[in-house]
Amino acid sequence: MIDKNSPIPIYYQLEQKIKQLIESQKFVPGDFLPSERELAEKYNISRMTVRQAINNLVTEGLLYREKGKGTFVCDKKFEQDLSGLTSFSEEMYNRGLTPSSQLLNFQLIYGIHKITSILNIESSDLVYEIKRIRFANDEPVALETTYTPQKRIGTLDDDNMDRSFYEIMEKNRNFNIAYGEQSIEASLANDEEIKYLKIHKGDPVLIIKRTTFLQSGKQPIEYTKSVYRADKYKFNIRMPRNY
Amino acid sequence: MIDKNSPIPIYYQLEQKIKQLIESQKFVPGDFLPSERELAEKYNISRMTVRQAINNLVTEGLLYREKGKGTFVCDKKFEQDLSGLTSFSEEMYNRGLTPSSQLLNFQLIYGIHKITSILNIESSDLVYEIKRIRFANDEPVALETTYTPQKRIGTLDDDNMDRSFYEIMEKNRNFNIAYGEQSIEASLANDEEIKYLKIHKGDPVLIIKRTTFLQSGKQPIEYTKSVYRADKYKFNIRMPRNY
DNA sequence: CCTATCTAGTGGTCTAGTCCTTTTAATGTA
DNA sequence: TACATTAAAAGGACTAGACCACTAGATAGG
Repeated sequence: MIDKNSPIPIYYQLEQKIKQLIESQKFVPGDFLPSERELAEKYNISRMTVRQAINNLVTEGLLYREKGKGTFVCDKKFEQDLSGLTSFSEEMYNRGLTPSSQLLNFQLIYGIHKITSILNIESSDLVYEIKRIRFANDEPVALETTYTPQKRIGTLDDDNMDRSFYEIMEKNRNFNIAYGEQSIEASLANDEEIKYLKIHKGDPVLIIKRTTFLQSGKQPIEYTKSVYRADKYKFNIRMPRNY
Repeated sequence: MIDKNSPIPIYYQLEQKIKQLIESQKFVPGDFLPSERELAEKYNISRMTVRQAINNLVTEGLLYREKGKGTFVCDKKFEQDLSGLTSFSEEMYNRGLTPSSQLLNFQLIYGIHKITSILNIESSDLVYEIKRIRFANDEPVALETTYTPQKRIGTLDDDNMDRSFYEIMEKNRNFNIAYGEQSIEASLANDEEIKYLKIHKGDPVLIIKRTTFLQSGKQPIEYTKSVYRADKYKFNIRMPRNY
């Protein structure tokens, strides 16, 4: 069972044991584990040691706790590869997937320094903040927050936000998108991302920050921060050699 | 300082305190924190409570521990421009950093299906496999594995592998690199990456897979898989709109 | 001068408790 | 019946120790 004299730490032995039980379907997702006190007594070890083992599995995303209730088994990840680097909606259509959105937040804000400096506007200028969950075939793949200045984009409604933002800009407003500047980094999901993307603590995410510029002048028309599920997203880029 | 009667947990108060000290540059990256025992004595709390605070900051990627040495502050990210196809060495020079490499593996292989199909060669063709740790100012930032077919690149030595691969191709061989295809994805580090990049279990990494093509024809000249530390690396891309 | 050993200090692991808050269900009461 | 109270059980926070393994620098011996 558990060898207290082994050089392998007890908490690690317990971690492996619980992992095995999950893999062999002894513990089904949603099921709860024996309580920390039970496990401690059963294996004749300290509760703190049990907690260390469970903590690690929580960080790995296999388990989660609920105070007063117990410790539960998370359910499995599913995998799917996507690619591309244009607008989300376009890219999804190109791949034969159905894009959709859920609007979380749509409001006019102002005075946020980080945003006003990126968009190169006055701190008193009104900015639309649009936060959406992006779905591909009804599966959440990204959490997207867009900032666009009202004085450049005009008036927006909150009821056509499930359409492509680029489409709105190009077809409806006749804007010409010139280029975009993007940065890509990887991180671990925060609590909000975990919640909306239905992922787990410790899961990696890709963070893409994009500023889009119009042909007419060098004024940015929008700034978007997108957080993608790393298990579902992958970016492909083809680029020429610069000399 | 730390309010033991506050409803806010002590470990959380300590976390915030350490974060502040890092942000206000009281702790410089690379610096080590007071030892766990010192912190415990200073704030008159248990060492286990100190450990809980530090554990969380380690998970967040702000700190890392080294057994027998101490707890240290992580440093900020490097950035790489992906708007053109540049090599690691070039990119580091552009940023005023000193690139270096440590050769882990240099050998001729053949018959690996994944490689032969990417490079579009026969399964009997010999391929150089070059695995290197990449350093910027003596800090490991990436683990890179390059595959290049002998029949296209010619004979390579294992003693000039600390130089730029592109430099070898372009200056010494007079090859003309036309373009590259890259994919970017995020994942969690595996054991090998943890070991060589000096990172920790559960840390995110960026994986860039690149195939480089020559001007002469559409034959790939090399395929490289690079695994970057997500805490130190960030990619920037500027791209035109595709219609 | 070099090497082996010692030692102080670090994080790693572990114990056996205590007291707290939250959840849930059983119990009691109007 | 409906609602308040209570108690058991869960995880959360915390303590004051213990011993281990590893690191690095000081020290002693050849």
